[in-house]
Amino acid sequence: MQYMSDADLDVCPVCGDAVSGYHYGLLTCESCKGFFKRTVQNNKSYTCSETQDCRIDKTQRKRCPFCRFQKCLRVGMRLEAVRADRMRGGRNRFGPMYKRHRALKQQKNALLQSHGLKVEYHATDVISSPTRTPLNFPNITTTPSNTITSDLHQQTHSSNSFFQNQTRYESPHHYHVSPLGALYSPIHAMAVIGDCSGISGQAHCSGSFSPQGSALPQLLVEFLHCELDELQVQSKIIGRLQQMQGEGGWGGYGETHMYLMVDQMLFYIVEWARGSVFFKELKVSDQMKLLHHCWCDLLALDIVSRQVQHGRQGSLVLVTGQEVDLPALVTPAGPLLRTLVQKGQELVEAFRKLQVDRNEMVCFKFLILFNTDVKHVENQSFVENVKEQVHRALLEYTLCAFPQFLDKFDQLLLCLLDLRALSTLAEEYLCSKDICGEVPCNNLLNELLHAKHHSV
DNA sequence: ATAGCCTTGAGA
DNA sequence: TCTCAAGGCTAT
Repeated sequence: MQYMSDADLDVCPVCGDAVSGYHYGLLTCESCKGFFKRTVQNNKSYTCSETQDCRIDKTQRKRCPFCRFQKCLRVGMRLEAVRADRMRGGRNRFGPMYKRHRALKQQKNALLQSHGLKVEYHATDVISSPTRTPLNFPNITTTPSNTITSDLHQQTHSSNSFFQNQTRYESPHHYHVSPLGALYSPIHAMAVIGDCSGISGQAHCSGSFSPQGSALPQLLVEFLHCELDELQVQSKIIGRLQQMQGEGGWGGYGETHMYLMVDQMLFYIVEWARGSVFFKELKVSDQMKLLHHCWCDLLALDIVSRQVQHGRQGSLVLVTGQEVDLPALVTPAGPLLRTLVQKGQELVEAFRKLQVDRNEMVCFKFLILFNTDVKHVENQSFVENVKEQVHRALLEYTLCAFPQFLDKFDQLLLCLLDLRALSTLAEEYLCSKDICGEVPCNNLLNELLHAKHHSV
């Protein structure tokens, strides 16, 4: 295989063995190529003696041809590339596709290197490959007691703490088998990406071919699975706010209402983090340190992304769906709030101009959460590792989904810096307010505001 | 049946 | 002429 230069580092998406070149639509190993050819040429039919979800790896690939063939199809091997006339040599119609995929890979690797990221086999191997375990999963011990408690939320959500009662995977091998099976799932990717208007020229939009690089990175699929249901969160927050207004007599839509709402938003931000892939593997103490550091960034991103998605010029869309007139909000406000609103509007515009999509927003959340600048985190290497994986997945996604927009990744990272600046401003604003005087002291907003200033 | 190596031949 | 992804061959 002297001619393999860019593929020799890859692993077969079916079994994890070394790739020998492009075969039937994508980079696979020699044995899966042969297996696929035999199966199609001889019109074989197999049956599975288990539950049709056998794990296929290098050592077990012979065990269940049924599941192996299913996996071949799932990762995108093309039946039509097996020639009915058995003609040898020459080229088929996939040739140009292979070439494009090669160029894309090269481009990706160059960009990865320029960003100081290691060039890996696949951006998504880390989750699915049975042959490698680049992620250092911490050994989870019994959950220590938390310090974040809130009577308000205890009552509301019948949990005595945000960080207790987490169910965790004890096995460090949990992620070796992806819940979705394949390294890439073009079908799933299509469903998530939706229409193809923003992905001009992409192979998987033509409906004819899906080389592995053009589907949604598996990591992103995992992230999307962690998302909370937006409408459900909205209705829960509306319900809780109505309940509190009834109880405490905080009527109207003044500042108090805003703080209560922010408090509720924070509750769901913490809930999202707690249930999220990677984060839930961390020790509670590390989870707290990370959240204490980034809650306001996440809050700012949540607000900004809502404006990008639903907002109109001159108004602020709240998590409850209500619209607030911005001039009415700003006119009586102090200079800090005015700046905050102005910077926020600028960021919303920047996001719109960049056409930041939902997938990229989700990556942002994980980049914010897994901040390597947070001090005294016990499992720092884990945080670094996750951050690098998110970077890689985001880069891969932007290159595949927006090939005409080569520096989108860089632009996105710059946006993230602006978001952090906005968040700092927002936190400053919140600190300047006597929130305790406005709302009951026992709230998450207060807790997080104080936690940051008492720690370090 | 599997999988590593060999041969073929259209297109760059 | 060279490349490299098809199909073919064969020991295990």
